[in-house]
Amino acid sequence: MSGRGPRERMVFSAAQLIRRDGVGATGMREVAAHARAPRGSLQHYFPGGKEQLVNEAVGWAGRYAGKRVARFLAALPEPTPALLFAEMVRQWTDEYEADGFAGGCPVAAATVDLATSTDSAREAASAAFTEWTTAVARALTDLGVPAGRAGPLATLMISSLEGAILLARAERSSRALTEVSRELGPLLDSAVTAPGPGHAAGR
Amino acid sequence: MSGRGPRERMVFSAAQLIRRDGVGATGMREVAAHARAPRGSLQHYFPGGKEQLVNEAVGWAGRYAGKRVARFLAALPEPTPALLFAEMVRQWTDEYEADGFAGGCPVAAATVDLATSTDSAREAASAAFTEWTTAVARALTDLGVPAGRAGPLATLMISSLEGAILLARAERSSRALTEVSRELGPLLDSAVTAPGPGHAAGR
DNA sequence: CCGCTACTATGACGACGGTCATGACGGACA
DNA sequence: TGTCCGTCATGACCGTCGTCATAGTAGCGG
Repeated sequence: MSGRGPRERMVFSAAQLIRRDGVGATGMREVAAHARAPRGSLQHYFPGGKEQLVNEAVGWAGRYAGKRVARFLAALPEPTPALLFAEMVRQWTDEYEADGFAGGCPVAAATVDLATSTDSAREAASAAFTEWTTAVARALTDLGVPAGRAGPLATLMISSLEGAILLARAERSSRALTEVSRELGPLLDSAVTAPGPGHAAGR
Repeated sequence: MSGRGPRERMVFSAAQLIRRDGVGATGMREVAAHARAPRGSLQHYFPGGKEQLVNEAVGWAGRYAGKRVARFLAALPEPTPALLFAEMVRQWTDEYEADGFAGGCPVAAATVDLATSTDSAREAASAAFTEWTTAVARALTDLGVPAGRAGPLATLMISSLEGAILLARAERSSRALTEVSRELGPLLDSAVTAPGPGHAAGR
């Protein structure tokens, strides 16, 4: 777990702490201690200060989420959009049942704490979300979802997942996550063969 | 705007600042200044300190969101679940197009910054979400959604909305909000007459 | 041994936050 | 008038945080 260099470990630790405590409540000294890295390395590897560290952590999280999607797809014997989403959700329910509801999504945490940094934090979060979304959209098209619907459906999946994570953490229950997965499943699978949008009210 | 007493103004201002900057980045002095209230009133009205103030702000937000649902329903000439959700989304797109993407949901902000306070903050956020969810679920049943689906669908609506708010703020675009509304609409309306779950893969 | 570079170590500074202590104002009421 | 109490006003304390400055160590080519 965690890359070999101290630098990578610090980025990884930053992402972990941010996703648990938020950006503002995560201190640089804390990151160094968590990564078992010397405090002096902070200003050496991250001359841009906390902003740079947070941005790299967010970017790392986006890349991680994107890669994870492809791995989910490969692991499923008979992949469908609903099963992919169920797998994405399961990643969270598993963690919550194993380690408690301590952590959320680091990108979401960075988005909420926009005021702390300049626009660069927002851009990093936006890039992370787009990376994740395009990965999901690509997976959907691979599963037979028409190109026009893959993007919006990917956005819907990630939005629902992020929101359900919030609810789950607040109520300390995976209920929201499982319900969202169950309710969204049929809609996602119904988009595979359907040529146009929805069923009736296209608008 | 804002109640008459200084106390209510402070709770309201706290909610506004929290939803913009997050819990950690919002200072007590800042809240007092924003509410045009004397700093000395903080320790008088909120002897429980910041924790109490934040919890009351979160509770206020939950109550506000719940009432808002009923008002949306009443304002719609021919209400359907999809139209209700579209109205909930529109509240955010309108604000974002008018005032910029400055603010998010205060309850989400409080949920992300769990570490700052004890469990009471989490309970306040949970209560706020529950209040909001039950209001939406009640509206859905009024619109003809079977009792068994109203709760999960309400959770899905709020999850998607919260997540889309995150995406919208990150990319400074209402795209995610409108796409989620459009994609979720048919599913919501299809639940009105359908007795069982989804269309095919019930489980 | 020198100089150079990458990395580590540590202390200090300035700013800000939440909280507390203390006191002042201003009606209400006897 | 004197006293009480809700409200407001400030200044101080103490901790933490991000950042900077400075110095130390380790390895290496010359």
